Amino acid sequence: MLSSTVEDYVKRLFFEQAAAGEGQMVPMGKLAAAMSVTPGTATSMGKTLADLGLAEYEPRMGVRLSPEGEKLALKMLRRHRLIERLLVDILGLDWSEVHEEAEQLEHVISDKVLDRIDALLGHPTSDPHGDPIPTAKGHMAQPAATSLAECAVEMPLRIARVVDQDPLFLQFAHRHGLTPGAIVTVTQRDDIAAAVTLLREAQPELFTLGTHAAAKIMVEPA
Amino acid sequence: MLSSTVEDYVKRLFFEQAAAGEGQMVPMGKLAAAMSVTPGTATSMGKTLADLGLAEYEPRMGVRLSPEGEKLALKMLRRHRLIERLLVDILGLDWSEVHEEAEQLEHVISDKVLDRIDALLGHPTSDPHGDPIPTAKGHMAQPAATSLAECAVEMPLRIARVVDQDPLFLQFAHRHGLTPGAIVTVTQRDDIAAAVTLLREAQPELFTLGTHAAAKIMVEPA
DNA sequence: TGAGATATTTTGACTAATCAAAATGATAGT
DNA sequence: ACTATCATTTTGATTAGTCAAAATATCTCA
Repeated sequence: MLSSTVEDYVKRLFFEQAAAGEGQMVPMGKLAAAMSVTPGTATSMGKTLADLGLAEYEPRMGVRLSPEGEKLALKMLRRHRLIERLLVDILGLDWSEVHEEAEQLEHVISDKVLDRIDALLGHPTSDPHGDPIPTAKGHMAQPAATSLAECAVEMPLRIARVVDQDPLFLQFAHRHGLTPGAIVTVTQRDDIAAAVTLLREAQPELFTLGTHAAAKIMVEPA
Repeated sequence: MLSSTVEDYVKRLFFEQAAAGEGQMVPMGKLAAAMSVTPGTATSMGKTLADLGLAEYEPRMGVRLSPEGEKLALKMLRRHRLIERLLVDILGLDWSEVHEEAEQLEHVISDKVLDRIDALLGHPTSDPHGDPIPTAKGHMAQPAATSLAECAVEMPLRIARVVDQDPLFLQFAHRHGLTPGAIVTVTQRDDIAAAVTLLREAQPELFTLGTHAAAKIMVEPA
C-alpha cells in the first residue's frame, strides 16, 4: 500500500515532467517547489520513490517516473477526474470547488467504487474542466493544445478545457459563459493591449479578456 | 484539524461507552482491544484525546468522551452512514461491502459534500443495515433494541437493523430475505436447541437459525 | 495482610514525513 | 584556473502513531 504522500509526489512529478517535456529529468528544486516542500525533503522523497520502483533518481540530476510510476500517475488522474465529474454531475457541486475535494478523495476511493462511478456517469471522457480522463488501462487522450491567446481569428471554436484550478478564475469563466463546450469566435487580438476580443455564441455582446486569462482557455475547431 | 486516527478512536470510544452504558468510563484495555492496538498505545492516545478536549482521562480508571467528543462521534457516525447509503443507493454496491469503504471515506468527505449527499438521498434516517443516521445537529434516534433471539413469538415483526458488519453474515442475511424492512414472525424458539424458527412474509417455508445469528437481527412491531 | 494475578502506565525504540541549517558539488564568468 | 553563486544533499531534530518490554498499581482471595 502506498501512502497518499507518495501518490501526491508521483502525480506532481507527472505534471512537472510533462511540462519539461520528453522524459526529461525533473530537478529536485522544481519538485520541491511544486510540492511546497524544502529541497531536502524532495531529495529524500526522490530516493524513496526510486526504492519503490516508481521513479529513477540520479543524484544532482533529478527524478523521472518509471513506467510503473507513470501508470500510477495516470491512475491517480483517472480517479481525480472521475471524482470531479461525480461531484459536479451527480452531487451538484460547483466546478470551481471540486478540485480540492477530489484531491482528498482520490486517495481513498477503491477500484470497485471507481468503476461504479465510471459506469454511473456513462464512462465520461473528460472532467468538468475539460481535462481528459485516462482509461482504466492507462491511456489518456491528447488534450487540446491551442489557447484563446494564440488561436486563429474569425473562426468558430469550441472551448475544450480551462486550465486553472483557482476557484475565482473558474467562477469568472463560468459567469461569462467560457466553459467547456461553449462556441466562441475570436474577432480581434491586440498584442499591444495584450487583449483578446471574442464573440460568444450565446451572447450578442463582444467580450474582451487579457491574454493571461485567454491563455488558460484551450480551444479546438468547432 | 483532527487526524483520522483521532476520529477513529473517538468513534470506537463512543461504541464502547454505549456498550458499557450510562457514561461509564471505558477501561484502557477495552479501548486497546477495540482498536487492535497495544495497551500502551491506548493509554497515550487517551491522554491525547484529553488534551484535545474530546475526552476525560483518569489514570487507572479509563476514558470517557466529553460533550465535544460525543458531538464528534455522532458527526462521524452521520458521515459513515450517509456514505453507506450513497454507495448502496446511488452507486449500487452491495450492502455487505460498503462498511469498509465508508470507513475510509468518512475521514475525507467535507461537510458541503455530505450535505449534498444527504439531499440527493432525500434525507434518509437509516443506513443500509438499518442503523439510524444522526441529524446534522447531532441527534440520533434510539435504534430498535429487541432481537429475534428474544422477541415475542407468533407476532408479525419488521426487521429494523442487522448488527454485524461481516460481509459473510450480511450476504447470508440477504440471501434469506432477512434485511431491514422485511416482515417476519417467530413461530417457535427452542432454548435447548438454541434455535429460532420463523416465517418470512415473502416465502412460504419456515426458516430456522441459531440464536447467535438471531441475536444480530433486531426487530420492532410491524 | 500478603502474594499472586491482572490491568495500566512508562520507557525506549521505530517509521514516515517534514524542516533548518550545514556541507558539498556544479557552473559560469572573468 | 579560480572563485562566487546556486542547487543539491546531508545531518540532526521534530511530530504522530505505533510496539515491546519493564515498571507500577490495583484487586482478589486465602
